[in-house]
Amino acid sequence: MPASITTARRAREFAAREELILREARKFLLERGFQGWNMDDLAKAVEYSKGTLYQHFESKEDLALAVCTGSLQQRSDLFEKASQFKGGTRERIRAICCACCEFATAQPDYFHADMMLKSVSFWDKASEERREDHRFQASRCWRAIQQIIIEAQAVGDMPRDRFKPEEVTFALISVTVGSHIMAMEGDLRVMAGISDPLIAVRRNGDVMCDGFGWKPLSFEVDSHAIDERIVREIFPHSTWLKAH
Amino acid sequence: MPASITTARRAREFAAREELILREARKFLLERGFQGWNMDDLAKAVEYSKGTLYQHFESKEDLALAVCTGSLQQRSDLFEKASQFKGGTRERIRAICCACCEFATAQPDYFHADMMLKSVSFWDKASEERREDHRFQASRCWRAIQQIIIEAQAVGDMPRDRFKPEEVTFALISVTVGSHIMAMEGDLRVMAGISDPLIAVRRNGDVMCDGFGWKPLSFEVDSHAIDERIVREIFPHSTWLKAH
DNA sequence: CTTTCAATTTGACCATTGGTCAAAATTGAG
DNA sequence: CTCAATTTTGACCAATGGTCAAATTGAAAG
Repeated sequence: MPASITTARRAREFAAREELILREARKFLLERGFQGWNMDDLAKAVEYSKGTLYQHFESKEDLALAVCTGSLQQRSDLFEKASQFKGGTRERIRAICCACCEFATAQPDYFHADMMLKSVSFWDKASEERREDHRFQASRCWRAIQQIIIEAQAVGDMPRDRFKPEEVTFALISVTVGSHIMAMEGDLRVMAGISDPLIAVRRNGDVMCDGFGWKPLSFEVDSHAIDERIVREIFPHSTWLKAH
Repeated sequence: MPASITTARRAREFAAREELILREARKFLLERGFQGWNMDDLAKAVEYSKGTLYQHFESKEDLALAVCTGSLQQRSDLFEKASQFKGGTRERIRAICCACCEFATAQPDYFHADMMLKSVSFWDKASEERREDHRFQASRCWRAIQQIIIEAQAVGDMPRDRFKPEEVTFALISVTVGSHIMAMEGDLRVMAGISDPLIAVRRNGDVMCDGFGWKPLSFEVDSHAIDERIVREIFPHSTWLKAH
């Protein structure tokens, strides 16, 4: 009897259902925050019982982590695409900043959700497998950036005597994430007089790179023209780059 | 009859009890995260009934926000103290970075808690009064930094043609907070080869200031010597500044 | 077609916990 | 001491994350 055929179909169905659950959970999580929905609502939304949800995810936290990891994977994909941009090292790191903007447009509330993961009690309640997935996706983002920095130092675009590549990578990730979080906050945006948060994110990235002495410095080039080329070549469907 | 005397005493007792509750709640929140404790535990810990807790705070979220605002107030105090440091503008902004380190040492898990506040469903559940308190304390931090930047541009330490003061302030807050959050994360710290997170925070702040062309640039001075003077003069009891 | 049996799905049920409120306890003036 | 006003209490409620015995499904065998 073709038990293996049945098994294969089952596996497919199982995976499809997991996708469905993740899709609905993502909506809930991003729209309402972790506390703003419950597993009964979700079960109703996907038209399966609660028990079935728990066959896929061992806790609500586990599910939320899986949702976040899905988003992070999308982010990593964009980063890797951006790191392939044809141009100087400084243009490629700018492409990474543009990837951030592209991602922020697609998933504007990702960072709120991601910050929640850092709570002491949260991470513990997810399965080790899902935590490992998340770490892996995070490391992809890290490597996409690190790679460009190593090259920048190798070709002499950035001084190599003062900073190790990983210190630069750490700084760029910090400023990018920090800018996103801060730009999300209404009050701060008002105080900072920020009309377009994504411009502020790219500007902060630029200033940081300037601080590392990464040539050509931001005021020596036409950043907007570079953005236009990046968007044209790798994010053709993007909507976030405003006219000059 | 001296009703007013009784009233005054009552008010004092009420305030003292609120302090007690906040103190215990702070321990719980920072050690275990928002989900890691419940109101019954807290009631037991402060030796009052749950009902009494709810006379002070309208929800668990309201209480958690009050705890965070208390920490933020301490942060603002340190910032304002640092901004008074006698020295050039660049030294004073360095003093602010040292204030960050001082604060991070005293309340290492503050940012985890603060990030939680940004959840959609969280902020809504706190009272308007407490939200206003939080906004006020946040604005004190903002002003302490902004003030130094305005002066830096006025005295010519920083070019004034490329950036508005509030853009610089926003960038510095972003990089500081971002660095803290990232440095807290174990995996990232390993990848970045960071042994002392607080050094990384100060370094990132320095690089950002360099990027803004803020004179004297970080590699033109002896940062460690400056840190030592800052610590000696305004944080004499600090423990975080390692020997060179 | 019917029976059988393993695998899957279900939702009633449980334990925990944030929040409420009527009753009990305390306070202080007369 | 009495009595009314205020404060404190903890039993109780509703919501919800999580479980598991029972029901359902579906494929293979007869």
